[in-house]
Order: sequence, then C-alpha cells, then structure tokens
Amino acid sequence: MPEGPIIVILKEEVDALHLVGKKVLRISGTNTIDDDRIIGQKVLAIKTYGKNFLICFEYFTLRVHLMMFGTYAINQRKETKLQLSLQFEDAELNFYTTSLKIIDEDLDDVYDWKSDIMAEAWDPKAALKKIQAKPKALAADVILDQNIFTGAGNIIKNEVLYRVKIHPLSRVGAIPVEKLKELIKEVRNYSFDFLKWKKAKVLTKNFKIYEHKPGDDKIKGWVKEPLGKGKRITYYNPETQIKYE
DNA sequence: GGGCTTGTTACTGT
DNA sequence: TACAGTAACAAGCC
Repeated sequence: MPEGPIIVILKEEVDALHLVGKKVLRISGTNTIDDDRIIGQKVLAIKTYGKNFLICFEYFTLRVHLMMFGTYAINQRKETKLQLSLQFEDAELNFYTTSLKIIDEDLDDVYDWKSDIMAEAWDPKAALKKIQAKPKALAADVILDQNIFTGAGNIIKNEVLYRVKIHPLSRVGAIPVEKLKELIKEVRNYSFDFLKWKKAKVLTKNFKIYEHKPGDDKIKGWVKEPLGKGKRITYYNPETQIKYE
C-alpha cells in the first residue's frame, strides 16, 4: 500500500491521536525488534521520509516501511498476522507485513530531507543535479531512484512520464534541461494529486495510463512492458511519449 | 489456483 | 572491485 503520499496519510491519521509526549505501554506482535527498548519510551515526534514512517523516541527512531504489501490499522485490528502493535494509554497502532528497523543515528545524518518529494524541504535543484550526474540512466529508473525522488513509486513513475510525454526508455542525459525540470516538477505535482485523490478515494479513477486495460481504448497504441533495472511494469504510449536517446 | 503487484535487499556472476 | 542482474520475501486480489 505504499508510495510517499500514502505514508503522509498514515502520518496525518497518527497525528490525530496526539501521541507526542505519550509513552508506549505495551508491545505485541511477531516482530523481532527489542521490545524492552521501546516500552516506556515517550514519543517525541512522528515523521515521514518518502515511504518511511518514523516514530521518534529520545534516543532512537523506529522506522516502519510498508514495502509492497504492508498495511496498518489504528485502534482496530485485522484478521491477518499482527506484526507490530504499539499500545498507548488510549490508542493502538498496528502494523502488518512491514519492514521494521531501529535507527540509532540522528535522522538528519541519515536522511536527506531535500529529496523527499512530499517534504517542505523538497529541492528540485538537488534532484536535477543528481539526475545530471548519471546521464546514462533511464527515465523510468531515475524516478524510482529513492536517492533522487524519495517516496516515488511505480504508479508515480508511470503517470508522470505519461503527463510530461517522456518515453520511459529515454536516457536522461539526452533530455533537454528544461524538459528535465518539467519532469522533476511533475513528480512533485502528481504526488500531491495522488495524495488528494487517495484521500477522496478516487485515485484509481484518475489513472491516465497506469493499469490501462485492453478494451479501455482511450489511448491508442498504449503498451505495458517490464522495463528498466527492476523490470517494473511500465505503461506508456509510444505515440505521444518522446524517446530521447 | 496461478499469476500478478503501489518495494527493497542480499546475493550471484562477470 | 564494482556493477548489473536475479532471487527472495511478503499478502491479497482476480
């Protein structure tokens, strides 16, 4: 269930519980993290970094990553195997199928907030620099690169490339700088559309190319292919998306 | 029931 | 040694 905007929604829901200053009273679940370190700790802040959900305590941070199939439930439980339950005096946070990690370092030393597509600190100039440093990379791979666009995922990749009319197999070094800037801007723009639409439960309705299906012939000549490093499914329209190479 | 998928990491081999 | 490529892992939907 991830991609940056969804983690922002998770944070908003957790913020509504006003956990800052509250202590973790109990922990349960199948996780292998050290319960004793967390029990009794006071929450200092709730943050997000791309697809990472962060619960900050005094001496460390608990990082929750939902990976591909992770889910959560607030003040209720699901049928499936409970991985981590953090219980507070009057609230409960439950996570399923996540990747958990304790971060001992200062977050500012570990994360570059400027690369988080959802963050206030987002800096398009930094993204441009990083892209220009790897001219041979493909447009499809660059958007998924978490060091450049922290929080972008496969949906964002497909929709953004379609919007800016760039072929996924374009070499970024061949894309004119102004066009690259447009791409970078649109990653941010679309992510906020994603956030808005997800909240209104109309995200999938607004997919322009992602999950395009046969018979759904609004886009003539569209294709679906596994492309790029991770061979992630890519939907695109070779007739309108220009291949820079 | 097999084949997919909003993701990442640890291996492998060149 | 660095890198690209692959396997592995997870759960739920069709």
